[in-house]
Amino acid sequence: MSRTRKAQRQQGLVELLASDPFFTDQELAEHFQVSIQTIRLDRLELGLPELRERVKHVAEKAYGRVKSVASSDIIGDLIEINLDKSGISVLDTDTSMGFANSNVVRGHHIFAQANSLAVALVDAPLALTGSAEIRYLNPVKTGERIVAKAYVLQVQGKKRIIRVESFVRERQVFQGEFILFCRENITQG
Amino acid sequence: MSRTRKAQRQQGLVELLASDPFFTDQELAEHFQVSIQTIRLDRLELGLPELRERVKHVAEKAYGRVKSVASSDIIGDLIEINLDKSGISVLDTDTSMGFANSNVVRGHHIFAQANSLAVALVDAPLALTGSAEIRYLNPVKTGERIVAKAYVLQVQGKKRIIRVESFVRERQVFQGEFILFCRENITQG
DNA sequence: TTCATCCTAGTAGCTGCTCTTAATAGCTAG
DNA sequence: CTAGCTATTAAGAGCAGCTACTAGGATGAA
Repeated sequence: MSRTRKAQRQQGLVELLASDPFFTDQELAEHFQVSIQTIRLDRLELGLPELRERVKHVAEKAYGRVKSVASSDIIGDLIEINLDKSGISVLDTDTSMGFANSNVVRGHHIFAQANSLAVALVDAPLALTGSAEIRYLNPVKTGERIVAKAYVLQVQGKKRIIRVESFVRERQVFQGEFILFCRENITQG
Repeated sequence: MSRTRKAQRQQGLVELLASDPFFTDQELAEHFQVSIQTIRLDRLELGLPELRERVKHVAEKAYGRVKSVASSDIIGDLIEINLDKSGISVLDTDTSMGFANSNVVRGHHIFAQANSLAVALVDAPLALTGSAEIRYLNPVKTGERIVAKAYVLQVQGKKRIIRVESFVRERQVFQGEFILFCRENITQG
């Protein structure tokens, strides 16, 4: 009974905030007939940000502040690079990279960091991604710092196979294997 | 002289906040090289609301317009959606999405469009990408319009398998298979 | 000199949180 | 029956970004 109640309330909470982000914890507590603490626990479990963050996110979107995906060549900061061997980049996430109604970072930002690190690793004027197999292992919350490590596994002429693993502290959040091609035999970057 | 300074500052303040409402008093004080108190007096005299109120107003305005679909979470424009079935989105690329030294669109933009379309397809308040297998089939040049088509292949409880194919005119440029999870069993979005 | 204006400073209090620790009730498996 | 678990509530410290108020120093004009 009680686990049903909790699950129902949490689902209701997600839907309610998705439909209207302007509720305070106080109002939510009254709506669901529980204490403020319970609402805060729920938000914590569900990764739902506080009122001010939700409002800010809506406003930032309206203002076009949200980065769809940054336009610089490298997403994140390159802190180490060994051309055709290995490299590390760091990406500090922020609320603009999360979903509107939760503080979980959207996957394509994590992908973008990994992909651009892989591309940067290749010792060629132009490298393009041919294909990739990726896996998201753990959610990343906005504000967390993602460290991506990349290793070149194989070099075959114009083709490179690169493995990227991304971490938040000790927790692995992403892994991917990218197949890149250099120069003219373009597929995509 | 000093009345000029004050008048100038206040005019600058109004203009600055009109162009970007996201400054704190602290930041404004630094910008105008005065104390926080002066900024607060200025805001008081000019009837300018505090940061949180400004942000809230922007959010409330924006909220009236968008609402129905959380479509601004989508990279590209959603032009058709059939929840849990299929959807189409369009992304107009521009030079900011290309590599610095070539007019080829960077892969993560294409991925972002496909990924966010897949997420939007799922009929749940929160869906996250678990893994994906993707392939870049042809390069996209900056300025080209990418049309992404997505189909839900499988629904298994909280799991969805979604196929996305992206085209520039008749030319297919991308394909991907995404495995998404709804709500709690979070991996990544 | 005196006075008003401008600016700075400090304090108290507010809202809506976060983070931490702890206590309580109810259920469940050994 | 008891130990351990989950769900809930509570209490306290602290924070950001304010409002509102009081007070004092600096500057320029009369």
